[in-house]
Amino acid sequence: MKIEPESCRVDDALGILVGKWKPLILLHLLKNGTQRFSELKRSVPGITQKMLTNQLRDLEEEDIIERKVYPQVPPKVEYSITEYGRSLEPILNAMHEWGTNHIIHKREKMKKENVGNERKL
Amino acid sequence: MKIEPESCRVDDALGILVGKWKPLILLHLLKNGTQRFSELKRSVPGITQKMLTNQLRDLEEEDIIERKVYPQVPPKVEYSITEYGRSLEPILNAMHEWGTNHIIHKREKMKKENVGNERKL
DNA sequence: CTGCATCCAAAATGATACTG
DNA sequence: CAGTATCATTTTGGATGCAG
Repeated sequence: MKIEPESCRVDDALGILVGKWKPLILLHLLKNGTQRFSELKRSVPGITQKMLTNQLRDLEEEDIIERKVYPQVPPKVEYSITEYGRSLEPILNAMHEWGTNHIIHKREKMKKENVGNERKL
Repeated sequence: MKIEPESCRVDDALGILVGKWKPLILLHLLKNGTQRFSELKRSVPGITQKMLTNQLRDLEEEDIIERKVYPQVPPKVEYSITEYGRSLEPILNAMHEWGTNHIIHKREKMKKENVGNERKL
């Protein structure tokens, strides 16, 4: 399927992944399976409760993750990747791979630029 | 290569693509090859000069596109995808495909939910 | 334990005028 | 033609307190 600018759906996919914590949240759920809210919070250092809730809601809205509430006290809520959500895994892997290589690419590029600058001195 | 949360590079790739206009700009350059600033501006309806400049600078910074200035009056500046930048194409295609399917998925989901709601009446 | 509400700061985007 | 500069607006993220 060729992309035409008039009917580009890249942004639709991008929108799902964009958010400071979404990739990490998805990764933890993919790697560790079902997790409670508090487990996720511990798994993603630095995230606030508000942001975790927000990002989980976003992902739930798009049917990427599932939220299961146990009606008990104290509350218990479990999150997991949906079957459909797993279809994102290849893209996440591709981006991780590309990103890993990109870091190398940038380092190489900077090296060359530095050599160039030295020659100018 | 398996992604570990501690060494996730998805955000590095994501950062390149994120920006309201970047996917469209990349698509136009991939599809039409080298383009002048004004051609790009026409190709991306609604974008302002400022945003076009910003996003082009971002992409150039990451070595995804190349900027060639012709020192003449009036000025002429051409943009094109770098060889390295083309390595993003598979990811863009995958996201476009996923996004296209996601739109269908959401429509199906809404249909089901509506049926469910009708039953509740 | 889970999560909502409020208030605030920072970043991204947009409108507009100006320049070589 | 291809920008830059400035200011306004919108969006996103963060801190904190409260509640079932």
